[in-house]
Amino acid sequence: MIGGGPVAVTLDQVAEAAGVSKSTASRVLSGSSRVSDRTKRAVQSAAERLGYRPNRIASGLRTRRSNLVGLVITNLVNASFHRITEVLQQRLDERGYQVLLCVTDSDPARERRYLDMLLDHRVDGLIIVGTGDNTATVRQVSAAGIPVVNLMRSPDSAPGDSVMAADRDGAELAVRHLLDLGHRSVAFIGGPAGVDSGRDRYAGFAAALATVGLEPDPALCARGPFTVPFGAEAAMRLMGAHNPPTALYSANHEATFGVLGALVQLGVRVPEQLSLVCHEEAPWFPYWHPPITVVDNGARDLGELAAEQLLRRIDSRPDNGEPGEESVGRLIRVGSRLVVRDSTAVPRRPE
Amino acid sequence: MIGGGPVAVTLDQVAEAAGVSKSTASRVLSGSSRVSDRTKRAVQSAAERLGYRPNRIASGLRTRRSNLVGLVITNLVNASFHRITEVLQQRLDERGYQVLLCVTDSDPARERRYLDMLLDHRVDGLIIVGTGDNTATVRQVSAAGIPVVNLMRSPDSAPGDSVMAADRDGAELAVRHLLDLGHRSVAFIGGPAGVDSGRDRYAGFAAALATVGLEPDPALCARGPFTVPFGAEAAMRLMGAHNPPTALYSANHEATFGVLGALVQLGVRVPEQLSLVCHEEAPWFPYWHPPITVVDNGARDLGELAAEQLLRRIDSRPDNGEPGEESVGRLIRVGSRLVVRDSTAVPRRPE
DNA sequence: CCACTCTGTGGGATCGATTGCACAGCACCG
DNA sequence: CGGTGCTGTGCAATCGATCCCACAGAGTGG
Repeated sequence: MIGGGPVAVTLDQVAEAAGVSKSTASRVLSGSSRVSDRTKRAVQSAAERLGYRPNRIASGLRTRRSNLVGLVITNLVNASFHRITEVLQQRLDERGYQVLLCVTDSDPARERRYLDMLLDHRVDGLIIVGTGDNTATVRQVSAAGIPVVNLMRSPDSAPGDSVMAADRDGAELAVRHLLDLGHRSVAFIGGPAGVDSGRDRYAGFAAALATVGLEPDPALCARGPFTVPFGAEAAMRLMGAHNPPTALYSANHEATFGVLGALVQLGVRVPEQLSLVCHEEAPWFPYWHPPITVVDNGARDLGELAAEQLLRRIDSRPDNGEPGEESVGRLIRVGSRLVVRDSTAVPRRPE
Repeated sequence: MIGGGPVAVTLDQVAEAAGVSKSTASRVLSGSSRVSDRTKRAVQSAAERLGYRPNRIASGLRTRRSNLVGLVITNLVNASFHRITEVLQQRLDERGYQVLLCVTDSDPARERRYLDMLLDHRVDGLIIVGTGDNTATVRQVSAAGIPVVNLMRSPDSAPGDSVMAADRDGAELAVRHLLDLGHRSVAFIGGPAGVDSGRDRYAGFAAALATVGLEPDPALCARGPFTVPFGAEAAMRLMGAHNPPTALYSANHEATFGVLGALVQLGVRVPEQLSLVCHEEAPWFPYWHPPITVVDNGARDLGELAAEQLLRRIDSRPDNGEPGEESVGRLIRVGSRLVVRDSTAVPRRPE
């Protein structure tokens, strides 16, 4: 038999072809130890010639490292999440780790099953955008010595480190911008208070108002689900009122789509009749008419920093079987940035 | 030592706790063979009590199955791709397979590295949206006995099965719709001819025109990259011309964003001045003003069928090390569907 | 009562790598 | 010249499961 069928080439075969022992072949191919140049070349050429590919499963069994990282995420649709996922995957890959993707759809039962499964696969790390309903299981993962990084979730509610956007600051920045332009009638469309980001963005909104001695006007605040129709309805209602606001802060990515549709439908001119700021960037906002002022919550950086932090923890993990420090979870905040475009302007003088 | 530190419980320990041999414990926990009820219960309760989690790495080494499937994809941003990825992951998970996510960003070198890596991890299957530059490597994967399913890529250009959208038919459907409404000046904005989907959608566009004795008018056709700015520019140019079209077919998801922005900017009223059809659905199209007529290319089904086809191949794979049939790649077309909303109407009578 | 089948269980090889330990050979030093 | 240290290599144990084979004991038929 000559040609290489489905049966893979093993280290033994390489070693034999190179006329050395398995140990030596291993040493050459996984780097590490002292080997003479002549042997090194012999093994490398044999490996090359036979088309040898190391079996990571076997290697993983021995070294107790899978080179796999679990990514448990609620969805991929939200603009931030797919951006974060891409960046994460790339950064981890650069350091030799691969991503096991698990989409929970915010279902705690699915999330739980995934966590167990990842444990079975002996992942070297876990990055999770959690539902919040499985802290016990996550703690179990953490207790098994697997570093955990939470994304967009406070470390109070879960074991491990956290990487979060500065939601409150970002919202405050956006609303301050509107106030600085001279607006005093600022509306809010955002998510429910039950979610970290929903709560924080509202808090930022309120905080900004407070700096000029205002309070949120319930008639100008719409809080509801992260959906397009909700955004559309809310915008219709707010703008159709007797005394519509001169500015609008839309806190939620999905809802923003609805808002924009509604504004087109109502024929509201932006920024002449309404100044608009949206939280979270989208690829087409810069090209919209008018280009839209946004709060960039740093999705790229979120991914970047989460990967970095996880790798740090993996590297500093004790090789022995120590119970593992149970060190306090670290919270990393990613700064938000206001990107001023043309959808915001000074309010039209009341005639 | 009592508490279970990071050191995982092994099958040996479960067996000992249950007072049986490792073999028996294995039989109980992986189902299969005849075991007495009493023993079964003993083992199960021991496993439960000790919090035993099977080590898939060890199991994979022995059984030569990793329960991992590689997903190599150009990006996650495109609406179709993240939808496809979600569905794929879910379907594969239901059958016990996990997804190793690899985003290539259309870089052949990255793609190649990923393919090698997936080979090292001994994935049980591969689903790939390929760049087209690594057919040799993909063939190698296939030759290693790993089933391959191509997504959105013709099976001519790559080994393995293919699942594709009916791009040509979908485009034809859309343009026929415009023609049926009475339009005769139909513009085309789409991707370059070098990409399967770009070529096919253009072909569908031309085919529809041919049914009423027309040919594509070069002055009404814009072909370029899959970008927002390109769509915006193209729409500006087309609609700013002396004799603008009465209908527009936008073949590409990214470009469509640009088109919509441009139309708002120009103040073009849809559908009064321009009927608009877009290829590929987006979550907010139904809520836009007006709701947008689209060709739904069946992204969900693409994911669904790709997963299904891969699982079929995995199941029917010979357990022995046979070179593996080299069976002809099968092509599965997913039907496209026209969703008529309010962005298309009969053309305004020329005054 | 013997041969035979069938059920349930254990022993131990095996998957393919990594790695601790031993050791041969050589150089160097006092 | 004997001891010491260093380099390069091989042997064999090991990771944690699966599964082939052997075998004990119960049941069955002639």
